[in-house]
Amino acid sequence: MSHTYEYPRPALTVDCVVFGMDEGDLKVLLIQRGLEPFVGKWALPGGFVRMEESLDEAARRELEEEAGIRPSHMEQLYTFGEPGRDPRGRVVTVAYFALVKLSDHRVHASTDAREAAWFSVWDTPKLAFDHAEILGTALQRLKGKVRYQPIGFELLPPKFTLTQLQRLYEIILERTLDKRNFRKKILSMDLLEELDEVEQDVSHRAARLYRFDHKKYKQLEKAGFNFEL
Amino acid sequence: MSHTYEYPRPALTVDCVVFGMDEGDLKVLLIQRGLEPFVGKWALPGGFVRMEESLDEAARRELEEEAGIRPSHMEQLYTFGEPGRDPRGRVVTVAYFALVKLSDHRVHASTDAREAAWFSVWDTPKLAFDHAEILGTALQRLKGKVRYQPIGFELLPPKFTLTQLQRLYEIILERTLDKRNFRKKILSMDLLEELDEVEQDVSHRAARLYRFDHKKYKQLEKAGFNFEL
DNA sequence: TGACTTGGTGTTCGATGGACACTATGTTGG
DNA sequence: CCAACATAGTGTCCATCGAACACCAAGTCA
Repeated sequence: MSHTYEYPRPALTVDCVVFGMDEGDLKVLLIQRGLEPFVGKWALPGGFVRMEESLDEAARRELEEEAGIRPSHMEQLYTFGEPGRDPRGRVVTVAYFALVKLSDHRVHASTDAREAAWFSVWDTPKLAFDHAEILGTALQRLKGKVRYQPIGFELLPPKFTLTQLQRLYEIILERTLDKRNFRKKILSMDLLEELDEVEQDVSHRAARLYRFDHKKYKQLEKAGFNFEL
Repeated sequence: MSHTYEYPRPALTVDCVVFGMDEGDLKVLLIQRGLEPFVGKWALPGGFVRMEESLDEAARRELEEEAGIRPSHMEQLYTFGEPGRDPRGRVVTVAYFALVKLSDHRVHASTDAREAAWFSVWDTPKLAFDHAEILGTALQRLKGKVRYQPIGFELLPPKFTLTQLQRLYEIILERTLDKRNFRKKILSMDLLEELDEVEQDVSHRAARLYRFDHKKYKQLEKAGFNFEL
């Protein structure tokens, strides 16, 4: 069955930039393409938007289908619609930005027929379409947003050490932070729950574990509090 | 002539939220619809994206066509694609956010057949489609961005007084600012050129005029300077 | 010329951000 | 068991910034 319109229409897709943090490395999820164009090339996961689903739903569905992933944070990033960006014709893509806890997703490397894999964001293969530009935009967004919203926690396991948290910020912001100042600041916000547990299986003094208190954050946010680091 | 595709496609439009500042009131440009659906209702200017133009181009074209306006600042805002947002069927719209100097655009009220007019953003008529939501998103964006990027100047005439500038910020941020602190801060950035001119036609002491120095801002920006108010 | 209207100007104080170094605790290997 | 190692954890000082705050100056108008 085919569909006919009075005027030509661009095709509409979603593409997702999914970030994960892997022990000192910021990773992005890529899919090896199984179809033309760019067969065999790596690309962002994504696909066509269906008529009955919202854009957000489309993005979630594609991630689930192509990589078995359900991100803990997802937001719309930007819409890319340059006429020449897809060799098949006019394709406009709504890009999404997502964060996952890699601890939840290490297993599923390739659920679908296509290969899915995590790459260091600083060292990706050449990407299909304009996906390198989309990735760049997503990195900018991550860098800009991580300081004003507590989204960094979505990249860590539920229980984490302050050093892990600091490393995360250092990696994303691409600069070193002072340990004492960092701890002072983050603890003074009163958003971290100090647990009665410490790291396991480390060959040195174990660090205390903390948990991010989502509830408390929502409360403080309503009261006009602004996260800032 | 008609166009046929194997799979159904949403229609793609752009819609523009254009802000202007009118002596103590923040205005938004609206168009009275001449066609179904929502004939006679007010809506954001916008229309269908053509196959050979980029999204940005489409937004600029529609503004030019429907209101004879060429904004001094324009950026993509957000893409709205809920399946039910347009009664004609699936229509996805890429919303844009634009600022104009009303001093340049007071004349053209209705270039096209349709009526175009400026409304106070705090007191608009009921809008067609989900345009009220889009306007709300644009207002949030304006509020958030005006503090970190010198876009407020795009709403003022090229020469302005410090009081005008302060009023602008007060209106957008919806709070009063301290005169001395405001002036200290903005002047210390060294982005305003103090002119040898004063206001005309006021029935009290005339205020000095200033001009925003775009060149200097670009330089400072490259050097790592961050505008913040 | 006096009343009115808006323009224009500095200081103080508390809070915040950045620089900076040492002791504590647990592990490992000889 | 103890010495070496690795990372955890902690406080002070100073410069800067933001917030609060009030009066004189200049021009207009009746």
